[in-house]
Amino acid sequence: MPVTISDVARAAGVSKSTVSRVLNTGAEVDVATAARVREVIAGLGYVPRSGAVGLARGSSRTIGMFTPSLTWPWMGEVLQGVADTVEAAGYGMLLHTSGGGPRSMAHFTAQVSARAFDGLLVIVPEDSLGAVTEMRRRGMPVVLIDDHGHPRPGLPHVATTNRAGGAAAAARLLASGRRRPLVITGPPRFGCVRERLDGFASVLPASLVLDGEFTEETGRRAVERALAQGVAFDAVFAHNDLIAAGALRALRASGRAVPDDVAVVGFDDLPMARHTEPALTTVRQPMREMGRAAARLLLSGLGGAALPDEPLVIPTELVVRDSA
Amino acid sequence: MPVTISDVARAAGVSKSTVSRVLNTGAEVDVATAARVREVIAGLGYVPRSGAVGLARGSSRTIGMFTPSLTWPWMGEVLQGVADTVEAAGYGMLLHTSGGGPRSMAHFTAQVSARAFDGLLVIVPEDSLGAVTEMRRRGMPVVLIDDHGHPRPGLPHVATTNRAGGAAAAARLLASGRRRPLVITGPPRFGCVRERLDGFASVLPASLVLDGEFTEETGRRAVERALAQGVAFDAVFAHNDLIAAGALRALRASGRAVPDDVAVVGFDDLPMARHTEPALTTVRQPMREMGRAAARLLLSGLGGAALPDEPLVIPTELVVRDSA
DNA sequence: CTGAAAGCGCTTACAG
DNA sequence: CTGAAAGCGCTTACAG
Repeated sequence: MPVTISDVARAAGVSKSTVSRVLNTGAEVDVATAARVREVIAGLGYVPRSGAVGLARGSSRTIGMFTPSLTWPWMGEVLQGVADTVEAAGYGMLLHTSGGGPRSMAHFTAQVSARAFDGLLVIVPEDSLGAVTEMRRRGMPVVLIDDHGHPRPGLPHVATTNRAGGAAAAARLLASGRRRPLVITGPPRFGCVRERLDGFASVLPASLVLDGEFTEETGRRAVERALAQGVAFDAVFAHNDLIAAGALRALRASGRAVPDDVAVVGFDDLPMARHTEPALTTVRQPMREMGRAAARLLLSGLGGAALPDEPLVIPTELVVRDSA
Repeated sequence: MPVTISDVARAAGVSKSTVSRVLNTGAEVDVATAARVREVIAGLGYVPRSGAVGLARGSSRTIGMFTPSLTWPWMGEVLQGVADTVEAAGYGMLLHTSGGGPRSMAHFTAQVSARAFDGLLVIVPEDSLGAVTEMRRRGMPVVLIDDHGHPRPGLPHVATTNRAGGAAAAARLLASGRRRPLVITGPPRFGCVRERLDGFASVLPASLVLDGEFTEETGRRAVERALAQGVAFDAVFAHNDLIAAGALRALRASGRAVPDDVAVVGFDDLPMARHTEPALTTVRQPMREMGRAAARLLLSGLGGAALPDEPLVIPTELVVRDSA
């Protein structure tokens, strides 16, 4: 039922080779013949079966995207950046999650072996780095999107400036006269936590550092604890916006005015950062740009370019709103 | 370099047919032979090339997912529901956006014609319904995920209970003694807006209905206007959580206490609903469940089942927090 | 139970 | 400039 290259060839009175040529190379075909073939193609609405093309050419014009979760607040931004870039290049994007546990991981590895895609984009998962390294070793082009600031020797990746971001937050607080910041971080095992901490401390020494998860609850609890302990602080640097939102809530509950009594700076610039009370000043992570850059890098690799050993770094940016 | 079915056949001393049989049907193969073949497969780490299998079988074991945007707040939930279901069935998921304008739309239609996937899941886009209908007419199995409450004759789709959701919001307000609700809606052209309005009015007549976009600004402006006009209201029913967030902000700015002076109910149950001040009571849209149901429906269709004409409806649920 | 052969729908040297 | 043929890596009747 669906029209094939043979139908086109027959209708145009040429061979399949010729149809294929006008479809692909374009050159080395008589102008008049090519025009006729193109007419037939348009008339019949012929589109080559991507599976057949892939088999014949040995590539699928598809990239894989592998992510631990699709529901993280900034994931949509990354995906949009990747999708835009990949689609503009005429590639498809096969999406996978590791969220389903070992079973989904197995399904994914099988797809890799099945060469369902030409290259792979990975949001660094905490646990599957080994599997990813192995895929790369077997010849699958891989680019990581690193949100955790871990060194990835031998794996091309795009990262952001966690250190500079921390420093920018500190500079902002310093400029408004703050001297005793409370810093609330995510899990210390993450490289990004250490980098943000370092950058911050290089500008403004922290009065107190509390760590926890990247959650609102961590922010609320940390502020409550600091308050209960009688720690004096005039600012909060939260390692992400959820923590910042929790901190804001605890501060308001305790009657502190933001930013007058305590200034607050977050990290990420999630959409919700506009809607906190007051609107959150935060260090923007360029997630969409990182997605775009990673996709571009991978596509250039598929095009034959050597993938760089150095991480591609997209800078953070301080977004000033009302909380600091 | 990558191992093929011929390599396996040679190593096991059987024909490709036999290898294929143990891989697929499993039956009609001598137990000992099958065991030997399986050993070789494991030893060589053989995985059939999905492109070749697809070509030979005429199907790709992949579904397409088409969405207007990846950055909508609830999109991650839908995608996660789809991904979980599809992966569990051993299918891949090819993701496309129409966000890139006519160009990305063209790229997508081409993929459809290229039979890059066996079936299609679509988040109803405002403008591309025609294209989708056409794809269906040409034999592509399609299931819509309808967030806008439009009737879709002839297109299988999953929807939610906008009407019942509106009624539940009204019932909640009524139960706490509210009698003069301000209703702030999204664009009236959307079916969901009318349904939510209907459901609400069937329980509690609105004092005033203002429409706008599904944005925080609409919520803020609407409340400010109502206040400026001196309209008396003791409750707000916002047609989504962003509008509700804007309403909360404007109420606070005007010194109204929530819920004491004015109770507020939203719609969606975005993650941010937990973080508003006070935490938002809202009507939950079951986006992940809708994604799951749509995927299941499509997969059963690919399995040969007839796709239902009736929409598959997943109910909303009132989530009670502090704002009402 | 098993193999040889044809076929899926393309691309790409190889001849001419 | 163009066509016949082989090949991409599988599956699946068809014989036996």
